[in-house]
Amino acid sequence: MAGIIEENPFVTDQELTRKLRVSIQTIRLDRMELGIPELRERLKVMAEQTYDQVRSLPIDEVIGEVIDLQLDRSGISIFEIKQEHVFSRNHVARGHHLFAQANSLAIAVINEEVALTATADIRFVRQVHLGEKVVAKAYVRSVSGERNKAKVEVFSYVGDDLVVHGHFIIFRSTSEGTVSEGGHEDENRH
Amino acid sequence: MAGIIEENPFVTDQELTRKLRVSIQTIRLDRMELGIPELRERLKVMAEQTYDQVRSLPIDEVIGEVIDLQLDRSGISIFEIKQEHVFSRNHVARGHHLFAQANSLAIAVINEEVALTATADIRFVRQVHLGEKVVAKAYVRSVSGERNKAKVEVFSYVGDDLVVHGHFIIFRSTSEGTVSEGGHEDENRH
DNA sequence: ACTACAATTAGTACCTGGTTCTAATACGAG
DNA sequence: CTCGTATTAGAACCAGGTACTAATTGTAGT
Repeated sequence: MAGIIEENPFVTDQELTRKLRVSIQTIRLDRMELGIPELRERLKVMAEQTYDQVRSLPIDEVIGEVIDLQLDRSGISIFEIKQEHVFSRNHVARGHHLFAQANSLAIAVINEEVALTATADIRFVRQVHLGEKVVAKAYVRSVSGERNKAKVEVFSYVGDDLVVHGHFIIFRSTSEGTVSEGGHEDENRH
Repeated sequence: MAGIIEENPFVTDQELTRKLRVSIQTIRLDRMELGIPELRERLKVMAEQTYDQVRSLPIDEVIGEVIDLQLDRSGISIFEIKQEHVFSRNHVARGHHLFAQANSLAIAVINEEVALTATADIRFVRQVHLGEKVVAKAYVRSVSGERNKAKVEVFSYVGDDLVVHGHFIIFRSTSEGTVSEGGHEDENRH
């Protein structure tokens, strides 16, 4: 039963009686047993998720969890590879998620209201698999005030293994025009 | 009233009577008038949104829609920048989505059972905004059979404007070991 | 002041999708 | 056959409504 509800959380107890050919009381007893809340409660929880998501969208503007940040110096973030980040056929992480973590961290580490990625140079050293935790370390290598750009180097590890190595050039200006990729108001400045 | 509900969609008619100091019938008449559904309906709609989001995740194993593909030669994909792809504060596309489109296309264009990104070199030429359609064009520049790797160059445009330019090195082998990023069974080979 | 009309409020019946509780029935093991 | 568990039935109750009818209040026009 848990499977059916998981697959279609919108199912009512009534509908379950028809699928499982048991009485509605059995459905409800089992649901109690399994700790599965009633339909409305399920909907409410899902609704709260979307609502939180919408409200907290700025939070995942950084992909991965930033656990250390020294502005204009270095930063560390952790990103766990889950089902939604891998190719289904071989459970290997899709490159753009690893890129996203590194890119987000490179932007977060820059001490500026709006920071934009200008170029990125990424080397995928080895595959990352489902369930692995990727620790990305970013180091600001140079900050050239006149030209408003910073070079950031990022190393991503799984345990001791280097999995990704990247160089980013980040524009620090708030001006629009020649560079791409969004600005960023980060979590570390309040 | 519409404002209160918009701000807190989880409010019941009862709670509204207390906030607006009118009877519950007035609340309900007004809600009818404004075409605002009852609490449970609102929750259900929100729940369906989250559910759709989760369900459609596997679909984007190739980011963007591939509209032309000549294996080992070139490919074109289109990717529309939607709300979920941009920074909320300035509506500029997050870099990793543009990367993802280019990377996906670079892999798709390789005529191999499993293709993996080894390195990527990306330049973000200009910002891409909400609602813009990004057309990525990939060209296979070299295919060195002995070393099992291919160089792919990708140009992404919005209209006539070049927005992203990237060089990818893709491993064509099925062997594991030194390269990262998942294999890929693409839509074009069945 | 009286009337007409809209807005507001009250009240009742009914609905869905449940919970909670008590009680009856079926079913298999010892 | 009896004990214990699983299943089913049934009734009362609840939240958060819809749908409908009717009374009350307010207010503007003449």
